[in-house]
Amino acid sequence: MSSAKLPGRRATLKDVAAALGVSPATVSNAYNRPDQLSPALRERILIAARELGYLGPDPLARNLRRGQAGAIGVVYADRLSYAFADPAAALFLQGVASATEQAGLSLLLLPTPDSPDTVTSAAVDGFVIYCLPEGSSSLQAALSRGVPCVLVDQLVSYGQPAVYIDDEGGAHQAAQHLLDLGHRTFGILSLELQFPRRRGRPCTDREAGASFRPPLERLSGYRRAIESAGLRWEEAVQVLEANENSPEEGETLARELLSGERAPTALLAMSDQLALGALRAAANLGLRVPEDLSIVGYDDVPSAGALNLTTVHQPTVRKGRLAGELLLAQLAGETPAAPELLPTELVVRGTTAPRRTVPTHP
Amino acid sequence: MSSAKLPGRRATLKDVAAALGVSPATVSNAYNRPDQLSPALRERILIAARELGYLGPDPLARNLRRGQAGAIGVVYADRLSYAFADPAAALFLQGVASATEQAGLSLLLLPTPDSPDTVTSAAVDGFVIYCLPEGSSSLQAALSRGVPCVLVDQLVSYGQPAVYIDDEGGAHQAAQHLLDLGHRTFGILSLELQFPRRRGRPCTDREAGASFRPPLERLSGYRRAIESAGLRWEEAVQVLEANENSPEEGETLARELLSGERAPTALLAMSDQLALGALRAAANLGLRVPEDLSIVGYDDVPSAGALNLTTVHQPTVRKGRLAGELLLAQLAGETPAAPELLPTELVVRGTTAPRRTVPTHP
DNA sequence: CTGAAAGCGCTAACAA
DNA sequence: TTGTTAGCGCTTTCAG
Repeated sequence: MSSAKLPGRRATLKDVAAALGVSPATVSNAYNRPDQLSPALRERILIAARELGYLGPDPLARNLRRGQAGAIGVVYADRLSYAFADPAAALFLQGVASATEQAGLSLLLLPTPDSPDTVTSAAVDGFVIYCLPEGSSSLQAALSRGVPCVLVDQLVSYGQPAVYIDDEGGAHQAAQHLLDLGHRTFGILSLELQFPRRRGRPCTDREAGASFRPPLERLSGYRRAIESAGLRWEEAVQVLEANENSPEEGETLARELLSGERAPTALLAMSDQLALGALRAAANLGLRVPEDLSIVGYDDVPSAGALNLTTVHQPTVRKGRLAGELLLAQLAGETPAAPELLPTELVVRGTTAPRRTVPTHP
Repeated sequence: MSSAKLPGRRATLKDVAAALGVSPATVSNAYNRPDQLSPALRERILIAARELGYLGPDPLARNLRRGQAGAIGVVYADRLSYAFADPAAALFLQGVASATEQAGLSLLLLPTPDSPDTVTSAAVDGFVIYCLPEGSSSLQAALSRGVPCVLVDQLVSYGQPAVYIDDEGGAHQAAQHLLDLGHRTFGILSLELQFPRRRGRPCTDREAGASFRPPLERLSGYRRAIESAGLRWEEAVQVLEANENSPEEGETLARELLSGERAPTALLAMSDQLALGALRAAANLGLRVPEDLSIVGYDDVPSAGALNLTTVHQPTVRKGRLAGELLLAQLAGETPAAPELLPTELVVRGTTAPRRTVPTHP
C-alpha cells in the first residue's frame, strides 16, 4: 500500500529487481520486450515498480546503452524563435518533420547558430544544416560530430549530401519578367550576404566574401537577366542589403530606395517578408502597386497568395522533406545520391505591371 | 602523421588518455574545463585526439553522467508537420523558443501525439504539453515521466503549472459583436471537440465528453452571448465540427452551412484557418463579405491582418513564452505561481458589418 | 522463461 | 596540476 520510496534518490530498475528478487534484465524486459516473460511476472514487476515509485527506464541511460538518440538535429542560421516567425523557415521545418515523423524520430531544434557547444553536445543521430553562414563554428561543429549530415542551401557541401534550390534561375525569371514589362531601373532588397550582418549597400568584396548561398545566387540571377538586356548593372540597379529578414526591415530599405533621387520603377525583393515591407513602404509613400511601382518577392509563402504578390515559388516543403529523407537514408546505411537541385518558378500575381510611361516634361 | 584509427569502433576518451599515458579525467578536462590543466598538456591532448579520430565527448554518455538532457520536450495535439502548417502553433512555438533559447536549451519536438513510447523515452528535462486530448496516453506518459511539466490550454491541470487563455471571454466578445450588428442567425465552425475526431454536427454528449479545452470554452462563450440576447440556441445557431484545422475544412463546412435552407447571416469560426476557408466558400457562393455575410475568426494570426479579418486576438507568442518560462522556473527549482489566464480581445476589421435587412416579400 | 556478466562513455569528487 | 575511483542506469548477449 505504502509507496516505499525509502532513499532520497529516485528508484532505479535495479531497485525494482532487488525488491522482487529478480534480475535487472527481467525488469528491463518487462518494459521493453513483454513477450520475453510471463504475463504474471510482468504484472508483478509493474506493480512493484509503481509502489517503489519507479518511473520506467531512464531515457538518458537507454540512449547511451543503445547508442542512439532517437532525434535528428536541426541547425538554423538564426535564433530558433526567429525560425518560427519566418514563414519560409516554418515551411522548411514542416517538410523535415514530415519525413522524420514517419520514422518516429523527434526533431531537436538547436537554440542558436552561434553556440557551437550546443551543437557539439546535442543528443542527435544526425543533422540537417540549414543556411548556416559558411565557415561558422556551428557548421564546423556539426560536420565534426561524425554523424550523418544533410546540407541545405549551403555554398559548400563538404562532401555531404545536399539539397539546393535553383535560386539563380528563379531570380533570373523574376528580373526577366520585369524587363519584359518595360522596367529599366531596379531596386534590389537583398538578404544578408555576409556574416556578420550589416545593413546598407554591399560593396563588391562583400559579395565576394558572401557567407550565404541563396542571396548570392539570386543576385547573380538578377544580374544575368539585366545585363543580358543590355543594361549596365551599376546604372540600372541599386542594391540594399537587409540585416534581418523581416517586413520591418523591408519597409525601411524600400523607403530608402523609393524616396531617393533615382527611384526605381520596380523592386526585386529576395523574400516575401521583405516584399511585404516594400508594399507597406509604397503605400506610405502614396505609390500605387502595380501602377506606379512593380514588386516581385521570393519564396511564395502562403501569405503571398493572400496579398496577391508576384513572387518566385520555391518548393520549400519539398526541400525540407527531401533533406529529411536524405538524412534518413544515411541513417539506414544507404549511400545517398548526388545533390539535388530543386526548381523555382515565377508566379505572376498582381504586384507587377508594365512600366508607366512618364512624361519627361510636364 | 597517420591517423591511427586502429580498431573498428570509434575512439573514446579513454583511448586518447591511454595513448598519451594520462588519465581519462584529464582528457575530459581538456574538453570541459580548459582552466583545469596546463595549456601545453591540453594542446597535446587535442592533437592526439585528432590523430586518433576522437571526435569529442559523446553527448549521450555525457547526458547520462550529468543527469540532464539539455532539451525541453514539446508535445502537441497533432502530427509535428502539422504544427508548422498551423500559424497559431508556430506562434506558440516561437514563444516557447524565445524562452528556452535564452537558457541555452534546445527544443525537442515529438513527432506525433499518439505514440506514448516516444514521450516515455524522450531525452528531455521537462515537457511543454500543448493541447493534448484529455486522457490521451501521451499526456499520461508525459505526466508520469517525473520531469517538470507545463500544461497549456488543457482542461485539467493535474496539479501542474498551467497557462490558459480566456477563451470563453474572447468568444463572448465575438458573438456579442455580431449580435450588436443585428445578426440573429449564426453558423459556428467548431474545432474538434472530442478525440477521436469526427466531422459533423456535434451532439450534446460530444460536448459533454469534450477532450479539448479551447473549443469547449469558445462554444460556451458564444452561447452565453447568444442566450443573453434572448435567443434560443437551438434555433439561432448551427454548429459544425471540423475534423481538422485547415482552410480546406473550413471551406467545406462553411459551404454546407451557407447553402442549406436556414443559411445564417454570420459565421463564428474557432480559428482563422477555418475563417479563411469560410471566406473562400463565401466567394464561391457569390456572397459578399461583409455585406451579405459577416465572419469572425479566432487567434489573430499574422495573415488575419492581411486578409482584413475580424477576429479574436489571443497573445499566442506570450502564451508560449510564459509556458517556457514556467518550465524554466521549475527547472531552476522555483515553486511556480498559480495558473495564468491570459486575456483575449476582439479585433474588428473588415469582415463584419450590420445585418442587411432583407425584404421579406419581393 | 529467467539470470549473470559486462560494459555503453563519460564526469565529478576527492586524493595526491 | 593531474590521477584514482566509482559509478550514472540501462540493455544485451549468452547460459541456464
